[in-house]
Amino acid sequence: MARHKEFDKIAILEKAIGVFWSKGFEATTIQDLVNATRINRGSIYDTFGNKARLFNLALTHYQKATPTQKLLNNAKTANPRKEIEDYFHRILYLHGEQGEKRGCLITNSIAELAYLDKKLAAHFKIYINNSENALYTLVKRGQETGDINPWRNPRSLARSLLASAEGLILISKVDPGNETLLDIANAALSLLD
Amino acid sequence: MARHKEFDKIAILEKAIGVFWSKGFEATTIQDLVNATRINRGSIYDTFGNKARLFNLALTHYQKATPTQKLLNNAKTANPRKEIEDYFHRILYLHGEQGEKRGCLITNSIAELAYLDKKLAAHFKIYINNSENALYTLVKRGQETGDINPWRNPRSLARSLLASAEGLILISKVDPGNETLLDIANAALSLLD
DNA sequence: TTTTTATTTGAACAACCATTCAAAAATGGT
DNA sequence: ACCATTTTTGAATGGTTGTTCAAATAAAAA
Repeated sequence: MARHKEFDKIAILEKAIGVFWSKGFEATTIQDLVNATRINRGSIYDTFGNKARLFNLALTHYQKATPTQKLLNNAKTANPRKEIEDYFHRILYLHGEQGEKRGCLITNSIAELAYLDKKLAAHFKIYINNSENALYTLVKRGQETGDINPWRNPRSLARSLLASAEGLILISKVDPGNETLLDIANAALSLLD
Repeated sequence: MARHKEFDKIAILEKAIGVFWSKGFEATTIQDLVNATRINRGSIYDTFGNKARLFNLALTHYQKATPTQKLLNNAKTANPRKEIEDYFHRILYLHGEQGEKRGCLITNSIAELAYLDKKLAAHFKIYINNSENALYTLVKRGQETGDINPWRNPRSLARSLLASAEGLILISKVDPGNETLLDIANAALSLLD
């Protein structure tokens, strides 16, 4: 055997995520990644392949810690109404005044890359479909228990909840007040009544 | 006096808009703009300054022909409920299956640039505020005539309508079916009842 | 027709881009 | 201590980036 890596792949990946998140894919240079990760250019290429592959890995890793991922994990078991409310509250916490002004890496990337990169577009489509389906499962379950208005079409409701969440995240980037974001979340949640 | 320009500034600007719209600001190169406009690099710089200035002019010109601009123009005079419905129908027409899959240049640019460019961020904030205010004016007027549910807070309602529109445009980039976009629009409009 | 002024042109610029690679350094097993 | 193997390193690659500029061109005014 021989030498092993001096750095933690995941820790480096998370620093790379920070750069892509702030600057987007195109505006991020390898030099930016070198500066942020404090490892050599060669090591980046040796470990992650190239910029596009590193970005893919960053996206996939980022995804694991999003409010959406929690939604996917809990869709079949959690209290439906509370889980949807928590979903919006987590988004509000992340993108409100005290939180990030960088938006969401995935939302940003859809806007930047979905039209240009077919492979990424397919990835994003799955992400959006999964999100919609998790919300659908929750809505459906909530309608069965009577916690959610049973007269609304559950598929339509899931779709509009997701759109509100995405719109909220986008609008959070222009740094409106917290009340604005809260209004959006509350209006979306009012569809459950 | 002397020679006058051989090309139409506006026509060139509209070709530039097409490139920025498809590729985003960072991914667009001057060469892309040369190819699309068919005028010389030097002429681009002579006429529009530089890439950033051209992008600003493109954004401003693009804005004049958006569903949002029509909203601003008609907010004080049009039938309130119909105007809001038309706003969503125009968005559906532009971003539905038969329309663009590039999203909206402004929405794309907010996602790409709002966090990095403070000047642009200020521009986007005004754009979002104006949109919200136009919707607010319409909601308020609709509530007075009884066409729109008077029990909802008009400011909150305006904000959530705008968020739904932005979310719809973002989601349109992953190319969902038309029913998905229609569901989102209808759910937003159901808040008027 | 000649002069004057603006536009058009294509080449050139330095800086920066993503990526590669051979040499140096470091470590685990023998 | 030595060897095998991998990581680390820093320099170098060729291509592309945004931008500039002087010369050539064209047209309105004299």
